[in-house]
Amino acid sequence: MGARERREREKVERRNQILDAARGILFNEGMAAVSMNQIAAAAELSVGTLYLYFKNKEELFAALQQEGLDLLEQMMDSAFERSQNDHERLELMALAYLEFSELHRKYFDIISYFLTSPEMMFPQDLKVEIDSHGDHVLAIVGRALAGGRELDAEQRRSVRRCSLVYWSTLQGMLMLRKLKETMLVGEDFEQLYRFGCQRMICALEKELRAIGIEL
Amino acid sequence: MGARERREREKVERRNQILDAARGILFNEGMAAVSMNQIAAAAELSVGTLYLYFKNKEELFAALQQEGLDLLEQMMDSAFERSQNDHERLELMALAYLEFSELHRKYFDIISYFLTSPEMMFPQDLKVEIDSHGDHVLAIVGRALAGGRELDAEQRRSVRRCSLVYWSTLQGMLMLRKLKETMLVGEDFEQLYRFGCQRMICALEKELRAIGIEL
Amino acid sequence: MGARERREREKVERRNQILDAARGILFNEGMAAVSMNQIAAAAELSVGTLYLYFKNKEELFAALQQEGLDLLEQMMDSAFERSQNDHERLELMALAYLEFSELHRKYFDIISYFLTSPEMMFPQDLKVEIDSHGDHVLAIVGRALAGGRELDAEQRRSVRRCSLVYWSTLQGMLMLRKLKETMLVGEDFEQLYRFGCQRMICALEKELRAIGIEL
Amino acid sequence: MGARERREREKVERRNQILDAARGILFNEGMAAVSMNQIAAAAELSVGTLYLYFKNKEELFAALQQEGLDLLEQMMDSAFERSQNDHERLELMALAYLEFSELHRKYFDIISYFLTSPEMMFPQDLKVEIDSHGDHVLAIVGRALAGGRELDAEQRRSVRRCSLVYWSTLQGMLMLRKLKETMLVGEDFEQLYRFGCQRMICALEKELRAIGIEL
DNA sequence: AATGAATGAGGCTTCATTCAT
DNA sequence: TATGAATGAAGCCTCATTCAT
Repeated sequence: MGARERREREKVERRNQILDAARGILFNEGMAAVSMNQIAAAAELSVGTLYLYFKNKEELFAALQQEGLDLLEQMMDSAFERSQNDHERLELMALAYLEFSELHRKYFDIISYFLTSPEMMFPQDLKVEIDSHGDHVLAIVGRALAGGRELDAEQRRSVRRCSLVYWSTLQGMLMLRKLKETMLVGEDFEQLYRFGCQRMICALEKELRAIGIEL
Repeated sequence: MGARERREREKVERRNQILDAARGILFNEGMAAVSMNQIAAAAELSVGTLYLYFKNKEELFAALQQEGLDLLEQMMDSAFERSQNDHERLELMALAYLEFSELHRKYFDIISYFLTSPEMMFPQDLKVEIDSHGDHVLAIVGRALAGGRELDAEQRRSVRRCSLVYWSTLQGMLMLRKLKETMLVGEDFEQLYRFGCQRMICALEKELRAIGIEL
Repeated sequence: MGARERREREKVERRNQILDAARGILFNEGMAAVSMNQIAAAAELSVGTLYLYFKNKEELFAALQQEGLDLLEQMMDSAFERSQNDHERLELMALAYLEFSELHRKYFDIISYFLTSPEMMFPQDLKVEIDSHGDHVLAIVGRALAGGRELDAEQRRSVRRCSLVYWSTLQGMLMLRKLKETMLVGEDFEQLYRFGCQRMICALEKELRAIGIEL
Repeated sequence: MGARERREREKVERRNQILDAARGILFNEGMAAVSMNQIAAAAELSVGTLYLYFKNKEELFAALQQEGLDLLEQMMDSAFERSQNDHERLELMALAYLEFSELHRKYFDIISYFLTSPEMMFPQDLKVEIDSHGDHVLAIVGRALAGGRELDAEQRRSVRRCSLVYWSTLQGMLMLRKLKETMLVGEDFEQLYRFGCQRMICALEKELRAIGIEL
């Protein structure tokens, strides 16, 4: 019987309806403006219903962050596919992250926010869930670094570390943009970003070469 | 007459009394717990008094951030002095930042928080004030990169950019620690951090060498 | 099903419960004493609930003013019905306003207050709402002046203007009472009021006669 | 010795300095914005000093109201002098009040405010003081009505009452202006005002004629 | 499954006034 | 006479969450 399926489908729809509303407010009015009541109103649902689909506000936000990470993953994946060689791959990825941070600024903000904000510590289970999405992103970086080669355990560890370093460099530099109008006055941000990425890419290339991965 | 001076001194003390209280709560209970009422209670002052010393909550928080930046500046300065050569200097600085982020975790959190949080946007004048403190930190990095040499305008620009890149790399990697229990499982964070710094140092050294600055 | 209806009814009741409380405080303790917290306490509701029924303090006050205007409307209507002829009608109305200002002094105060107070400016939409109630009152005056006749457009305009003038005269004189103990010492206020009304009635009668309305 | 005189003079100056500041804020930012601290700041004096010159906020405001009444008195006086005959005199006075309410809107607001606001009841002594200023204004109206004649006691009483009625009519009508954008839409306020005044003048003329005062 | 009224603590900020200097 | 730091109650309003329906 289709009733069950329909029920299932409606549930997913409802959930999206809520996320749509939350995203809408978040993007239009900023983080501080997002209250459960507002989301409910925007979603044309009752407050109570929100709590049927999300245990609390945190979970709802976490879902948004996951959306963001998924979006980022897509963009990086596409950058991965578009590129001709390993070196370019890494560069295009950096640019993809830059583009993401510009095009989907709010998503980037959410990601950064949860990465920094000391109190918005998700409960353990949520963190795991979120980080699995983060892992996907990292995995792409790793694939770019590995360049399709078969790796032994040692090499995989190295690649993993390089991925982490690379990603955090990007993240750190993108956060600089907040200072565009003060500490960065007189600098071309994009140029600076590209410069930093390239330096790091070179450094990591050397590193990888040392363990037998030639990009 | 000393009356006037005493008054002045007391005013400074009172201000510190408030900041002490705010810091205390912030460090014990986390960012979300810091409310003006709480601070007043902790400082054993009336709420109104707080507003004699800080125009609003934002300014109070900004003062805390400046404290943090100043503390960081000291630690980096000390690292600067302790080190034997340019290369070591940069490494010790990275370690100083790491140490700062461990020893003065909350201060690090504040700095990161304000660097990321999209809503806690300070009004322009405050930002300028804060960033002047950030500039101090950056200047130390710059001095380490310049290695005491006289620089021409072109070189100064390069050094400035390298400082920015170096600092943001450190910042980005330190923020990784948040993921220690998820994405970083199985990694030794400190080792990873050192690794990343060194890679970036090498890269920047090469860069500087290209413009005639030999570390 | 009655559940929905009951809900609706309860909502109206709750709203009245709040207005009752507000009115009570207003009448017992004066305008300055009416705070949202006080109202909530008096209504035995939580503050938050108040905001479910009134967007803010202004709207709540506006509702009170409307109550007042409605009450006044009733009293004037009744005066209208009680009177034998057009001339008496206008006089009884003036007396009705006087009586209103004595019997429901606080309501009169509210009306006057919002009519004068430069800051308690309601937002446009509220003003319109309020004034529609004021229009009712004015319409009664207009009916009294028209004396049941069919009027052409020109006459209607004239009647409207006379109504406005008449009403504002009454209002102006009633406000005099505030000066009872200073500038009005030695005067019989009611007599003075009646005197003023009559003078104005005569004047307006003549005016209306000139445009073919014979009272 | 002049020291005493100088002291006296300075005292008056200081007082004016305070009133200037208060007036300035009142006019620029509206009634609600005037706080003692603000006044002190604007006057470049300390808060404490304000309380040396005015017992409390009420007294300070009362002084402003008196200023307003004095200003009004001047304007009406000038209207009085300018006019050719008794009838015109009364009309010019009404226009003077209208002009006052437009030119010195804030003063008009203060006057109206204190005339209406139920809580801003001045303590008895202040009221007397204020009303003596009001009496001046009323006296001018009275003089206009009397037309320079010698009056017996009975006539004086009548004139006094007519003055009160006339003034309150003006006041009542001027307050209408608040409704300009709602209940008065489509009306020319000034025309309406003139119309009302003239009607009242005619009515009062007849009244005065009855007691032997021919305007 | 869905509703939505109710909660009430807590948020930030202002203010008239006092009083020790 | 003048100062101005200090008070602290009170102001308005928001919010995540619950629970009876």
